[in-house]
Parts: sequence; C-alpha cells; structure tokens
Amino acid sequence: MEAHSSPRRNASHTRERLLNAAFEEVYHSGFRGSDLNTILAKAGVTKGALYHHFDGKDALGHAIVENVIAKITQDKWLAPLDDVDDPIDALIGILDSTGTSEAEVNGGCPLNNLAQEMSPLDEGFRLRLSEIFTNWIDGVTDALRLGQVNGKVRRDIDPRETATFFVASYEGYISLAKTAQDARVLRSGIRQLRVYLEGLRPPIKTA
Amino acid sequence: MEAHSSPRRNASHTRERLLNAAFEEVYHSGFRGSDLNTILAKAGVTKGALYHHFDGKDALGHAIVENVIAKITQDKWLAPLDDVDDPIDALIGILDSTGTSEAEVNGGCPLNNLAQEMSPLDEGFRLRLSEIFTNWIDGVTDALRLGQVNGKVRRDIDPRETATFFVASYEGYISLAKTAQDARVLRSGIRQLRVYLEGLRPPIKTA
DNA sequence: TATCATACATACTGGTTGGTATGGAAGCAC
DNA sequence: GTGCTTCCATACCAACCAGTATGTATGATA
Repeated sequence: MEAHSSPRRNASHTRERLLNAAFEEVYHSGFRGSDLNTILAKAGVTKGALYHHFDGKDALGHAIVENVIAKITQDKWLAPLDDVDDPIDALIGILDSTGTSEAEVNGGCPLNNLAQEMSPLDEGFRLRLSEIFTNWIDGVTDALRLGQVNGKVRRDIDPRETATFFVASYEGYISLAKTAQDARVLRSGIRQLRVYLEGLRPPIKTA
Repeated sequence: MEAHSSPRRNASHTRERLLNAAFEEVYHSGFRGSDLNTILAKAGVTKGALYHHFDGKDALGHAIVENVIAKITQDKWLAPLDDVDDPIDALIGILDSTGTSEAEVNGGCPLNNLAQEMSPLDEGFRLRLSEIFTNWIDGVTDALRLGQVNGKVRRDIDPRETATFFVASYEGYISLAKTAQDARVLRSGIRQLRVYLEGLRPPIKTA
C-alpha cells in the first residue's frame, strides 16, 4: 500500500492525464481527427510518456474505451439500475439527468461516436465498444425483468427486446440532435421516451 | 437536347463515376479514411478529372450528400410515402424492404455514418446532412398527418414527434446492429418498430 | 551509495495524402 | 481548319503526423 502524493513522476497519474486528454480530444475531433501532439499538449506530457504507457495511437484509443467510456456507462446507467425496485422510475430518472447543454448536444454520445467511426475499421475498437453496448442493454434487461417480478413492469413485454428498443431509440435521438445541433430534438426525445416507459407499467387492475 | 452516347469524353458521365466511386469508398472507410487516389482508381479517372469537376475533397464529399445520399432517402422513404392513403402500411412496407445482408448491416446507414463523423467537424457537411434528416422526418410527418385525416392514424398522437421518434429509433437500431455486426439486432428492431407502428392505428370502434 | 529498471523528454524520420502546375487531346464555333 | 474552351492526364510538391531513436532524470533496491 503506497501513498499517492504528487511527485514529479507518477506513472498512474500520468496515464490518467493522457487518457483524459485523449478522451476529450477524441470526443470532439473523432479518433482519426485527433492529433497525438494536441493530446500530449493538453495532457502536459511528451511523446516519450505516451509511448511508455501505450503501444501507439490505436492502443490509446482502445484504452479510452475500456477505461473512460466504460466507466461513464457504468456510472450513468448500470449503477443506478442495479437491483432497483422500479426500473421505470429509475430509467426516467436517468433520462432526466441527461445533459442538454449545447456542448453535450453537439458532441453527441462518446460511445456511439466512436462506435460509428471505428467499428467498421478496427476490430479492436469494435469488440470493446460492442461489449459496452451489450453490458448496457443487459443492465436494462435485468432491471426490467426484476421489475416484472416486482409487479412494476408489464409481464407481456420481452425484457431484452424492450431494453434494446429503448437504448436504440435513445442513441438515435442523440444522433439526430447532434446533427441538427438542436437541443429541442433531444428534449423531445426524452419526453417521448418517458411516454414509452410509462406505457410499460402494468395496467391498473380494474377489479 | 443532346443525345448522350458514350464518347471517350463525357463530362456528366465522368462526374457520376466519380460520385459513385467516392460514395462507395466513403461508405466503408468514412470520409477522412477515404483516399482520393483509391477513389480515382475505382472511378477509372485521374486527379485532373476530379479537380476539374470538384474544388477538392470536401466539395466532393458535399456533392455525395447532395446527389447520392439525398437520392437514396428520396427513393426509399419520401417517394413511397408521398400522398399515401395509409402511412402505417407504407412505413411497414419500407421497413420490410430494409436490407439485412451482412454488408448492409456492417456498413450501417450512409446518411447517419457521415452525419456522425462529419457534423461536428465541417459545417458544410452538417447543414446538408441535417437538411436530409429534416426532409425525411417531414415526409413521415406529412404522411402521418394525412393518415389522421383519412382515419388511418390515431388523432391523439403528434405527427412530428411521432415521426421523429420513428426515425430516431430506426437509425438507432441500424447503429447498434452495425457495431454488433449482427443482423439479428436489426431484424429485432424492424419487428419492434412494426409493433410500434401498429399501435398508431386508431382503436377499433367498439360500437 | 552504486546499480538498474522505470518513467519520461527531445529530436528526427518516413510515409501518406490532399492539393497544384503543367501539358495536351477532344470537341465546338466560325 | 483555326482558334478557343472544356475536359482530363501526369508529375510533382508540401504539409501533416504517427512512430522511432536516443538520451536523461528519477527512485526503488540491495
């Protein structure tokens, strides 16, 4: 157990700085549009540090997916959905927490951005990104299933198909809003998705 | 009125060859990933021809959007929806016509691919792509509205919000399927979207 | 404190690629 | 058939950028 102060040399700290700077740059220039030197300048380190921690640009990109993007998905979706009583309330809560600032709308979804750009070009990217999508959908699926058990979700819907539909629609709205550069598109999407989710609640027993 | 035979020099023919070759290349390498020389080789012309017809790579990309992608959207969505009696039947028909071959699934949607890659980086791309999305949604919206008049669509739904939801979900599924490289994802999406569309029909008058 | 692996910094290189300069052949005007 | 414009080919250039080679400072270890 070593205490992490901030000596002039701190490997894990440097690695994190690189990852964060690279994520930012990739987020709004794409992976191919990102210049290593720009990333290095933003991270405040030099090329030697980068190639010490990573094998190259591709490896850095893969690490972004595994460390940064996976964590974002985990924090925003999986954690709040874990073992929750009413998944519909939880999902609506997450929807409402979705940022609709100009920067976020114009930037789109980091996960989907990278997936659309790199999936056809690099299997290393695709597999890692695909796994995150799978985990995401799995999380929603499990929550819906538990909700069915708890009587909070209609039993006549298929949890996996419904979860996939929800995720697809959510990502689709973010993509549309990004292209339109219009937050109203995203807010409309959130409203509509809420309506959709409400429709998943069990009908009131008219007995 | 001039007859178009095929002399060794034919400007419009050359331009089309360039556009088609560029579209193919961009479709499966992305715009930035596309090499001009590769496009030229595929088109069977040289750089002189390209720079005679277009100002540069960007202009060629813009022309792809305006000519090729706009036409695809027009043919697949707008034409079949134009002035149709029952938009739900029409939309389901279009859904069923969606290709689910490996190449198409892995390639994704040309419109959305370019939009996600280039919208944040080039306003010329973004505006042109955004316009196509707008036209697409407008077409669905108008069809739904007419369907309401014809009594084929529930009157308690908002045509524009519904059309946007439909397009977003459709694109979202295509994106998911592309990343997963799994046609089943897309086919599941088509099924779910059909269910969604069926739900837009007016309830049966129980009188 | 001598040693050595770790953790960086600096300078350079080579390939890729969009773009340009130049020339020439085809076709229309007259 | 001469001149001019359109259309296209060829050769070359310059910038950008990932990657490398090399050097050096740090700090753990013994």
